Amino acid sequence: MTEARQQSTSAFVHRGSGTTLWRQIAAQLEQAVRRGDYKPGDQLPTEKALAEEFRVNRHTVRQAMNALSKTGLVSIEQGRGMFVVDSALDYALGPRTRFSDNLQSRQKRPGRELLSADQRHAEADIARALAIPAGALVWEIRTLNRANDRIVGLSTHYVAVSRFPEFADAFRRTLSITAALAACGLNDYKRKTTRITARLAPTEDARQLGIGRNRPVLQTETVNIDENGRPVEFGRARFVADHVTLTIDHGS
Amino acid sequence: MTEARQQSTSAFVHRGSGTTLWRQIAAQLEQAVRRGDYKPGDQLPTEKALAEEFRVNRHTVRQAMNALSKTGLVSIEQGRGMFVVDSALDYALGPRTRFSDNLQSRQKRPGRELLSADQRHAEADIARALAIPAGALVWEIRTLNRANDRIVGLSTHYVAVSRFPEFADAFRRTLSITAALAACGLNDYKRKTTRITARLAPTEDARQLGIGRNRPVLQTETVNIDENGRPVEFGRARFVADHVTLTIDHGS
DNA sequence: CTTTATTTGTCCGTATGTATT
DNA sequence: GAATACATACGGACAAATAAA
Repeated sequence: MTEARQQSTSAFVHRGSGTTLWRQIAAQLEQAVRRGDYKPGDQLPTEKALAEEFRVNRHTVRQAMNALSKTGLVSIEQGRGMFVVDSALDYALGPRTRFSDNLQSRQKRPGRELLSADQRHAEADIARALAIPAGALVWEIRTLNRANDRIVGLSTHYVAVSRFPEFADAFRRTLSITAALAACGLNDYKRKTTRITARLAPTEDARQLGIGRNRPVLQTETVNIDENGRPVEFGRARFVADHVTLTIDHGS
Repeated sequence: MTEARQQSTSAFVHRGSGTTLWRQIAAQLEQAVRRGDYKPGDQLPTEKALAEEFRVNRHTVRQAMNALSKTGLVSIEQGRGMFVVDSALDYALGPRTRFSDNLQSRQKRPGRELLSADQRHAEADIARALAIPAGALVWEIRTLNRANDRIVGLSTHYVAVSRFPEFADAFRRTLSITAALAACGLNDYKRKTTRITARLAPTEDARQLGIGRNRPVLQTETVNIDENGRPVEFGRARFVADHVTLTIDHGS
């Protein structure tokens, strides 16, 4: 959106060159995107700005943009603007998928920032998921999760203090649920159930995720169990819906 | 509705705290519902009772309740009272789950309304999912889905015309994907993959779902395959996020 | 909550060049 | 060549959706 970037894309169209104006515009914008002048998720200049830049009518720009949106290169949202489509992060949901595995297998660099690690008294729903008495002490670990430096979600993990008294310290050192549980003597666990809902981002989440208050978030609630089937961890994650697709491979 | 339960919810609002009174009330009642103090179908205290409990004017309670009814958490019925709306529909995602099974196993009455059944040329993504050439003819079946008369979602199904020429007729008669495929000679199929995203309802979907344009929808894309692993059906469903929770049981 | 500004969507009309019949 | 249809390009006005104040 800087003028420098605008000028770097040779914003010239040639009338009577055999190619229609809107095709020339579409081709130049596509090139600009592929060259990286506009990165995934970036907002493109407005129709008005592009029309002035290319010295054409707004309708001509619209024709070019409609063509680009049909190929899936850009998305057009009324009232918001035009954006370079952002290939959403595929986040696999399976019995044995881990956060870091999920990203590394897709050549994304995972990043986890510890927001808080406190003891709390379990609410009814968390106690039920962990099969412990309501009000029992649990560790509440909140993290901010990134993929290639882009914020993709917030996670809150609950683990019973009585069973894993050193969990918070272990997580602080390792920043990994798997490693922290291992440090507490649990070598294997797997997902039992996952519940998925969507909602508009609560104000506090929106702030931390760096998104608008009226952008949707995908919320997952997972229960992890040990080899004896006993619940060991309850996790509630909120993903930026615009950046994440949950995928399930039903297998065999 | 017992007084004991009322008192267990800390019924305090703070004036001049930056948050409006009605938002505080709405938040506390929402928490009480999510915590299970009021269960689906329960009648909430009357406006008068809530106003006394929170020490605010009745109109302030009304504003809070109107907000909650807009989100679909409670329903307000003149002359009767205010009620917690039926629990969000749990929709199970598994290799062999069917729409009607899903609902009947939960004592919900499924309803399906055929919106359209046309032949179209497959877009790139649909063609890829069905493993057919782009542009090949497919049936596009669009339905509106209800549970106990409440609209829960919209579905769009795609099936190759070349392989199932009579599919649309069969679906018109049976209103069932399973039955229609059976009528075309396919006796068994199962889900291969599911992709889940969330977004704000597109205008047209919002109209048909009877929700606001800025309510979130959960979108699932599923590929169903036959016993030889060949894709037979591609489905894209949009659920009213406020009324539906997707659940996965990772099994064994 | 309402109001205001921004941005895209739709519709009206006009004109021009290029194929097709 | 004449008539027709179609795509392109421009200009303007208003509607609809969004976001911020």
